Amino acid sequence: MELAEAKLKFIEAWGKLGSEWGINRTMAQVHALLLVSPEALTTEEIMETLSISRGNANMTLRDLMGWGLVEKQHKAGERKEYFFADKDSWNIARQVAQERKKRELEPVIKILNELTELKGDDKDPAFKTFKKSVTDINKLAKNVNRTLETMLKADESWFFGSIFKIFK
Amino acid sequence: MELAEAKLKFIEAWGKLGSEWGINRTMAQVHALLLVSPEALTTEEIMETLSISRGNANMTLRDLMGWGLVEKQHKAGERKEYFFADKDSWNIARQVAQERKKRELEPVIKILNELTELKGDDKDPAFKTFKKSVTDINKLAKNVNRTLETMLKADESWFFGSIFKIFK
DNA sequence: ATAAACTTTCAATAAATTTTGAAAGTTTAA
DNA sequence: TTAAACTTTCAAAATTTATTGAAAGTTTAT
Repeated sequence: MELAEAKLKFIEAWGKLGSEWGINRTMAQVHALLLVSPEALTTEEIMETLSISRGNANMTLRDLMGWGLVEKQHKAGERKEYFFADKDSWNIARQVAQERKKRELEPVIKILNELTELKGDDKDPAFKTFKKSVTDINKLAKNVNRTLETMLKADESWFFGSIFKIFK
Repeated sequence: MELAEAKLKFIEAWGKLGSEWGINRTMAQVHALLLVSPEALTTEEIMETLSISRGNANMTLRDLMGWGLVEKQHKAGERKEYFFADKDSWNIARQVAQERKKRELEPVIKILNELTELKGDDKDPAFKTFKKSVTDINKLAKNVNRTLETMLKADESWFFGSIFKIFK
């Protein structure tokens, strides 16, 4: 296999994984492209490599910056903006976990907290079932939230090292 | 707030969370409905409550059974099929983790393994960057995989208990 | 001030995904 | 058998989401 072919496979695989997990395919592909690029790339280069429009490239890059996965770079004497991705996969994981926790998990926990407080007749099976499901899922969601919070603070070796110590 | 209203909120929140994580909204909603129902429900009841078509209800229920989240129940003397959801949220989380690991994570790990083996010129920055990103992400993916595997075997109290011991 | 170089916006369009519903299929009872 | 009760299928339609590209906006150099 050639490097060029391997890069394409990587971009494709990353794009697919992204779309399966609710991250837009193009966004994951642009990220993958920047991950395997030693140099920062211009919007132009990204557009051409992935055959996407200027508008799409621009918006996707802004999103990626919003997720903290990609940064702008300015080269001295040039007007063009260059983009590069953090290559440390542990940082990537933390960044993604942090954003999704904030954007998706926390709003749900807020609703679950409200729903947990609903008062009703404990003899009513409908109420009891509702209460149990909501309370249980709320607990689970909070545990997940705590785990993510810890992950955000931890560094990789400590995190995985510690986890696997208890599983040895 | 009324129980009925609370149920709707729960179904809505669960549906939104699902769609943000690549699980079809209707599937998450049907699951939510079954979670808060003390009795098993018929396709008919699900269709009416969520205002979805027969075909959609049928396919969604099959999917949910495929994920191991919902089961059929037959009532003596009745032709109709009833459906109910496992109410134990830890089981739900394990089930979902197991399926997504198998369906989405494992195929990517397979590709990453292949790409890791690519030989090339270590002096070529393009090759070096590719190698580093792919190898690192591969390691991370494998760690995630191992963590999920452990989760699948563990029971809730042991899992979260152990995790938080090391974070105390 | 003007123009060139570059970036951003967003309405229109295209693509992907989800849903429908009627027809076909299956099972059970008589 | 036959028919009623129920489930499944899937092509077409609807909906949602992503993408385009040209126009508007911005910045820099002269």
